[in-house]
Amino acid sequence: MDYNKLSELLYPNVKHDMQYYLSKYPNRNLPDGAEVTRLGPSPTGYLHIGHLYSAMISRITATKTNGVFYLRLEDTDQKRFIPGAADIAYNMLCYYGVTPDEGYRGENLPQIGEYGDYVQSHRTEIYQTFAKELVKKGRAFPCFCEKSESKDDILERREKELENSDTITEHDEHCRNLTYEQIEANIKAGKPWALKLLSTGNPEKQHEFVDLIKGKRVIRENARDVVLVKSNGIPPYALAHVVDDTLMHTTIVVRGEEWYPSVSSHIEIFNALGLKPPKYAHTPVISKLDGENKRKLSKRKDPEADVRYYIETGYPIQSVKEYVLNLLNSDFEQWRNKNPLADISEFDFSIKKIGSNNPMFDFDKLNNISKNVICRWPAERVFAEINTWAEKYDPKYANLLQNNRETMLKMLNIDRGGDRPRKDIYAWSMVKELYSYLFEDFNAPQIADNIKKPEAKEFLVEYIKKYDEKLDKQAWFEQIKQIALAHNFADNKEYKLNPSAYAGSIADACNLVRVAVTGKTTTPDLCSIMQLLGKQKVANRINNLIKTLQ
RNA sequence: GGCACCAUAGUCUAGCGGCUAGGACGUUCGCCUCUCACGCGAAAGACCGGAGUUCGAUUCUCCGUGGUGCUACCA
Repeated sequence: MDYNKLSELLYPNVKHDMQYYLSKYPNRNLPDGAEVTRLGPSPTGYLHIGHLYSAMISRITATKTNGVFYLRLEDTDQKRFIPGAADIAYNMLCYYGVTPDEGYRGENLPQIGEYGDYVQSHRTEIYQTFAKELVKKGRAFPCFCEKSESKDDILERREKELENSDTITEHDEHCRNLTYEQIEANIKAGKPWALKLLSTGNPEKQHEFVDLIKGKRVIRENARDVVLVKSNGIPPYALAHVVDDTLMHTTIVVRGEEWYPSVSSHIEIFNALGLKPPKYAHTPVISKLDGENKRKLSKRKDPEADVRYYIETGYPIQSVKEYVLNLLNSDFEQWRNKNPLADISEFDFSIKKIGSNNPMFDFDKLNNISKNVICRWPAERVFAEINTWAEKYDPKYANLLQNNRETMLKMLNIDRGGDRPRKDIYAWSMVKELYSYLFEDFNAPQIADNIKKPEAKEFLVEYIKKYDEKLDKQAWFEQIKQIALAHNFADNKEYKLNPSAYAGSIADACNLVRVAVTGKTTTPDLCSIMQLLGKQKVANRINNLIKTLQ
C-alpha cells in the first residue's frame, strides 16, 4: 500500500505537515523544572467538584515550579455541548482562585497565550494534519463500519459479541485490511468513514509506566484500533489530547482515574508520531456513600457535585479549598493546626502525597473545616460575606441586614475573637435561621420536660420584673441565680442528686430564659443577646412564654 | 465476559517487616463555665478473607472477595 497516496486520498485539503506546527509552537521559555499543567473541561454542564480537585493540583504545581496552568476547552463532542457551560467553567475557576494563566476565558474575553487556539473545535485543521501524518506512516486507516449511536447501542453490541466469544475485538480486522482500491471506491461512493489507529501493540507485552500519583506500574501494550478522527472530521479525546498537549507543551497531565485504562493507547499514538508523552497524574475520583453503596459523585443526583452548590449555600471559598486540599494531602490539617493563620499557599503541597483510593465526600468534615475558617474572621468580614451572599441569594435578608448593620455586627461579635472563638457558622445560608430571634418574633416554644411549670412561671414572672439590662455578665447571672433559687430551682449538682424535689436546676432556669427570649436551646452568650434585643422585646417574649405555662 | 485500579474504625487518612496501629471529623461520657458554646480530658470504634515468604506480617507475593473504572465515532 502506498501510504502517501492514501493520505492524499483521505486528506486532500490538508496543506501543512506536522513539522510545520511543531515549529510554529516551539518550546516554552520557562525556568528549569517549570511544569506546564492544564484543565480540559468539556462544556457539557457545570464545573464538577472533581474538576476543582484536579485544577487545584495543576494550579498549585504550576505556581510552585514557576510554570504555567492553562485552560483548554475540550468541546469535540458537539452532541453534548451546552451553551454557557464554557463560561461557567472559566468563571468558577476564577471564583475559587484557581485562575488559569492562559487559555480560554469565556465567550466575551479574548484568549491569552501563544499556544492557542485553546478551543478544540477550532483546531480541526491541526488535528487532521497529524492524522494525515499517521496515515503517511502507515499507522492509521479509514474505517467504513457503521457507528454506534448511543450508549445503549454499544452495550447491546457488546452483549452480542460476548455471546460468541469471551473477548471484545480490539483490532478492526475488516477495515484495516482494505485495499487502496476498495478504500477509493468507498470514498468515491461518499461512504462516511472514521480514521482509526492501526495498532501494533501486543497486550502480552508489558512495560513500566510511572504515574505521579500511583507510582511505578506495569501496563500492557495497547492493541485497540482506537478512533483517531470521527466521521465528522473531528477527533475524539485521544488524538486531541496527544496533539494539544504536544503543541501546548504540557508537562504534567492531571486527569481523573477513569483515564488510566487508556494511557497505553495514548502512548501508542505519541510513539507512532515520534512524540514524547508527558508525565501523567491520575487522580482519585470523589465518591459518595449512597445507602450501602459507594459510587461516583453524580451530576444528576448530587447537588454537591456542582461547584456552584457551595457558593449558593454560602460556603466561603477558603473552606471549600481547604476541604479539597485536605482530601488531596491528608497532612494538610496537621499543618493548619500548627499554622492557623497562614495562607494555604505556604503549605508544602505535593502530588506524591495524594492517596490513591477514592475518597467519599464528607459534609461533616467540610462543615468542621468551614467553622474553623469562619471563626477566625473578624465580625466585619463575616458581616460583609453574609451580606454579599444574601444580596445574591436572599435580597430581603440582605436588606434587613443593611438596615440593622450595627445590631448584626454586635451579634456577630458575641463570643468572637480571642483564643477560643465560638464556632457556629459554616455557611452563610444558615445565618438567617441561626440568629432568627434577632429580627423575628416567634410563637412561644416548648420548655424542657423536666421543668415544673408552675414554678417556672413564678420564676419568669419575677425575673421579668427585676431584669435590668444594665447588669454585666456576672451580675446578670447572679440575678438569675437568686431568683431561681427563690423559686425552688437548685444548684446544678444538688439538683442531680434529687431532681424530683426541685422545679429544676439553675441551668434549667437559664435555659428557660434562653428559650423564651430566643426560641432556641443553643445560642451565644445570652446576657449579650438580651442587651442587644432591649428590655421591651425581652419582656414581651418572656411574657409570651409565661402565658403558655398553666 | 475481558482488562485494570483500590482495600486500615461510620468517614478522611498516617503507616512503608517488629508500634500498646497514630491523627482528624462524627458519636458518647466527664471536666471547665453557677447558662449555650468554645476549650480540655476520656471512651467506644479499624488493618476484607485464605495461603505463602520470613524468626516475625497491616506492611512483601499469590489466590479469593468486595468496591470502582474502562472495554464509544463521550469526555
